[in-house]
Amino acid sequence: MVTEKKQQILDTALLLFVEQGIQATATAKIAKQANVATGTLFHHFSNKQELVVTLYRSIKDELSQSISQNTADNVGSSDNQADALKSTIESYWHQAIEWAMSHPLKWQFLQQFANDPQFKISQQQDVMTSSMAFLVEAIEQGQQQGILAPLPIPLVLNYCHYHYLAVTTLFIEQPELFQQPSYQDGAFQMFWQGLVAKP
Amino acid sequence: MVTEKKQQILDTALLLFVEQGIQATATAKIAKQANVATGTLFHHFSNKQELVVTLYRSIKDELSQSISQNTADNVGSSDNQADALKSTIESYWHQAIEWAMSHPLKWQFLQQFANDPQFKISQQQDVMTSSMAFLVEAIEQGQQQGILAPLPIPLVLNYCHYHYLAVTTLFIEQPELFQQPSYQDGAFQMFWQGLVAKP
Amino acid sequence: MVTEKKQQILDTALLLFVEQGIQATATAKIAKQANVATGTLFHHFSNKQELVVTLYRSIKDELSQSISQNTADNVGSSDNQADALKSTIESYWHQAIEWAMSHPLKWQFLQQFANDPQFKISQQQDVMTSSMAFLVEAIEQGQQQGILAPLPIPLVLNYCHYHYLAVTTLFIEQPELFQQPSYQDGAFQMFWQGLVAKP
Amino acid sequence: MVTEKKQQILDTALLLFVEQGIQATATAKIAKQANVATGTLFHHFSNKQELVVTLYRSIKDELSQSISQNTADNVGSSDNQADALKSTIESYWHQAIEWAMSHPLKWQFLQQFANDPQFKISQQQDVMTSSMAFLVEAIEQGQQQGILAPLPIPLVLNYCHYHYLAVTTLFIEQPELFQQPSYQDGAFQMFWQGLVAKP
DNA sequence: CATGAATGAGACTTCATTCAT
DNA sequence: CATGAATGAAGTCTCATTCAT
Repeated sequence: MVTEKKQQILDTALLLFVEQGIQATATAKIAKQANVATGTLFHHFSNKQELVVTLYRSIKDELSQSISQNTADNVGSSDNQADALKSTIESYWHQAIEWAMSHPLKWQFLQQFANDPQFKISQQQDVMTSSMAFLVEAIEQGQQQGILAPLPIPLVLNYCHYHYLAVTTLFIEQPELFQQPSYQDGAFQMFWQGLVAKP
Repeated sequence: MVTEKKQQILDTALLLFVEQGIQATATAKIAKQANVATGTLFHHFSNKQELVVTLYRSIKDELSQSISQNTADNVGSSDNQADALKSTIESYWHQAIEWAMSHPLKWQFLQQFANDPQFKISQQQDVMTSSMAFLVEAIEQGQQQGILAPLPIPLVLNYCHYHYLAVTTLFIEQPELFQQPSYQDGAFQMFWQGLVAKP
Repeated sequence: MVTEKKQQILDTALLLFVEQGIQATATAKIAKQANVATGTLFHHFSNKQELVVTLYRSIKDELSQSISQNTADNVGSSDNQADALKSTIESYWHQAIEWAMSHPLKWQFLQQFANDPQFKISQQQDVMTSSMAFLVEAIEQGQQQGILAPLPIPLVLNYCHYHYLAVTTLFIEQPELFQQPSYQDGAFQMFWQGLVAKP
Repeated sequence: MVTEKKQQILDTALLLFVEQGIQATATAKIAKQANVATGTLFHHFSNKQELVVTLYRSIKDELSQSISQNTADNVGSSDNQADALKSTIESYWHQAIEWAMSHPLKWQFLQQFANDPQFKISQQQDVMTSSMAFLVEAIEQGQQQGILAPLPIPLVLNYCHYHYLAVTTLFIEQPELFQQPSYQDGAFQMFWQGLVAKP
């Protein structure tokens, strides 16, 4: 459905936005580097803003799909309730990190978009939180079962979101750390320890 | 040492940058709202960039000083080593949150600056990490004593940084939560649980 | 190939540059007087400097062509070697003076450009010298035949260049002198006497 | 009479004007490099223009004096009228060249001033011509005696002026040529040949 | 669908000059 | 005499967007 040229524009925009920032990237430059005329860009997107938002939406959707799809089956069902929950959440966790590491440009764009004052939406409505309804369920369930600490949900979600940011940022900046088990496992361990109820 | 007008410019810049974003704020607007001629701004700062960086540095320094000064005495010395460390770190923690809550504009500017691609410096060299040498010491000591989990320092610092961001972002967006003990205490509890060694 | 508007800009620029000087002419004024938007000027020339240099090159080329074309046939072939050389050089000479007198604006711009410190290139690489390869040949030949004084070529070229400037400057400032044979002939006579070998 | 600071300003202005051009040199830069406050410059010169013109006048006077003083005695008085005139003019000639070579900065500034459209005065009123009343006398006398070609005085003066420019420009650009007798002597020979009456 | 010349508001920056100290 | 912070008009250049082809 999407024209070839339109896709070229989106791809180039992603690249340049991440390299130079959204505001600092001129539409003319995007068009030029995409081997397309200036007018063509505005033929497909009535605004620069529309281009940005379209790009954002497509990436956000891709991320949501990627996570929900790939974790559907993995949901572990151990004998122990606690272990089952932990493996479920760990599955989500790894899936999310995996996506970030295999799409670093898209991940960075998501970050930039979330922080751009022109598009600034409350962090509460951001991708990471909004597209993780399933996570909310898992957490609420865990709290009721006494496995997770009985803290306010917004606080916990916030914790999840930023912990995710912390880890992906670190790994994308220094990909070599991503390979070391001490980092991967340690990251989840810290995350999980923060969530669980004290004995 | 700093002229009155220069300070007016810095104050106004802080306000406008946070309201509209750094790039989106015209130097002419800053000058006008600071009741100063355009030329005056460039008399004190040769660049818009220099203005931004100067503002950043001054705020960063203020934050560093605020934390290191106010926590010097508070360092608890309980009988129990673990409790002593916990109270030390909690003291830093509260001090940092406190500063953010009483200087929300400055805190937001720090965030914007850190995320602006034009000024993007590796997150590793950012305020939160660079100005917290004392925190590194406390953590290393805690790990040697077996109180904290023996995880790589960069990972732990990253965890601290983002956890701090998580909490302050939440509290600044919704200040009413800052008043509720369940949030304040819960936030530190999650943070601390993530750090400590498993029994 | 050159758009209509682009040519309007070049024409207007030539006029204003000569009237007010290159530096003193604002790009906005050029655009306005050329009935073109500011942006249009920068659409065709990425810089003010590029506009200036483009104008320079086009005029320089025009001059070179004008001289080399129109003198090709005229080359006299008298019985006497000396007379032949003199008539050849006189042909160049008149052609060059003629061009200056019929394109006074362009000629003045060439002068301004050569003297503008911002564009200052060594006089040795200037139009008058660089585009007159044929003149060099004629002079070298004349020296070998003993018709012209055996002086260093760079010195002789310099002499030619400035003598040309002297005459055109005088004639353009006071065009009525250009009509008087005593001036036209006298000018060439002085020039020629300076070149020839003493008996 | 002239304050030390005032002289510093003039000296620095000369240097910067020649390096970067008159228009392109900001008054603030002159003041700074002269170790003087911005205001001080305008304390001594009400205008930038006045500074420029003052500098011009002082240099022009210096040149006039230098030539008229040093040639007073040299005026040769040979038996032969023609030889006497030649040696007189040659004396002026060498004196003028000498001055240019020993004050290249001042000489270049004179050139720049003469060519700056903002100060543009007809070339006829320029230093080289105006300050050489004695030269006019010598030439008129030479023509009456039949030694020099009977050409219009304005044309001859123009010839002198530009020939002088030709030689000094060449020598200042390539000072090594100034040392070679073939250049120095040749230059005067061409000049003189252009002036004399054909036998 | 695609093109790219054209637009003009507005951004950043420079600079001669003033004036209170 | 000397200072340098302050001024604001003016200059160069950018850029999202339009429109005739």
